Amino acid sequence: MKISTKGRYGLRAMIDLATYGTSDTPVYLSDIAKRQGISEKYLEHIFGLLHRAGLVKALRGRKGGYLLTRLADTITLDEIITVLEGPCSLVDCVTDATACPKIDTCVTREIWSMLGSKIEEALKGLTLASLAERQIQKTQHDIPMYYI
Amino acid sequence: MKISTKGRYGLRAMIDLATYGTSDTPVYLSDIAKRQGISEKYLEHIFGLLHRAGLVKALRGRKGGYLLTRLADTITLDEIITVLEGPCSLVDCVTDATACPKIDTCVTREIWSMLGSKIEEALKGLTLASLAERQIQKTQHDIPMYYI
DNA sequence: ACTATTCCTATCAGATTACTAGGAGATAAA
DNA sequence: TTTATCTCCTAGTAATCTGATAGGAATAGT
Repeated sequence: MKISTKGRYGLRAMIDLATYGTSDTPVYLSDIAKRQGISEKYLEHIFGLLHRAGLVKALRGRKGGYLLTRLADTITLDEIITVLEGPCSLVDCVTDATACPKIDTCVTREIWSMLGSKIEEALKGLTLASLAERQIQKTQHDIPMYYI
Repeated sequence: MKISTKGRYGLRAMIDLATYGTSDTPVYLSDIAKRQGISEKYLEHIFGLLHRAGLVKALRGRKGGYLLTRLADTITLDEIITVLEGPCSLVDCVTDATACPKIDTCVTREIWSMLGSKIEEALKGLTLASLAERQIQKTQHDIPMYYI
């Protein structure tokens, strides 16, 4: 039950984009990669996912780059993580009723379902803007989590 | 972010053990495997983990089998899942401070840490006994016709 | 002794992960 | 128009993880 690099790198890249990009000036993928210490080629692949999911806009050619399609305070972490890690269902039978024949009598399915909902709910309550803001504050002074 | 078969099978096996075993009569691994529709050989491996973690006792030889080391209402799901899936930390840097140099300024780490704690908290609030109980109630509503 | 059980190690095919390589297409600046 | 940067796309690949399977040793009741 681990988050892969796709999810970890992707989230950091999105925060980077929210921090360094504006609504009209795109950010180079190479700059994000450098700042975040991620392989450029690999990050390219991750941005492919984010792009196809409609979370970022891409401008090709010279002076191109990426920018957010929406304002950072309307993008939740749930959207980002779902794109990069798949739906928050911890087991397939929660989203796919045909995955197991014992669906209506299985008590573990209820547990996984409940747990998945909790994660989803927590992620829906966090916006990209709040993280970017906190990241800026954090690099200045170290503020405890509960001030978010 | 998925639970593997080790976690899924293992939890179901523990519920089975809590349901069919008593404090002195062990349950055959083969019976659990049959009831739960799991490969016997694979389940053997899973019980190895549970055994080494001290969650189940093993009786070798004829009339042997497995039983819980403690009462089912003192065993939380958190213990079981931790043994089978590893600690609930979604990323390594939460438990291992040397995993990343940006630890004290990284805002995503706080998110993963918070999320992991939520999962852990939820799993700690559920006992094996409560699940076994619920499983029994759930199957009673679904008794085949020929038993009436 | 015989049989039924747990226990242990080793093996293995297939899937996934985390990249890397190379080039095609787009666009602004020269 | 050419060139220098950019994104975009497909393919490949080594390492690791998953989900088993195989065979036999240890143990204990009959």
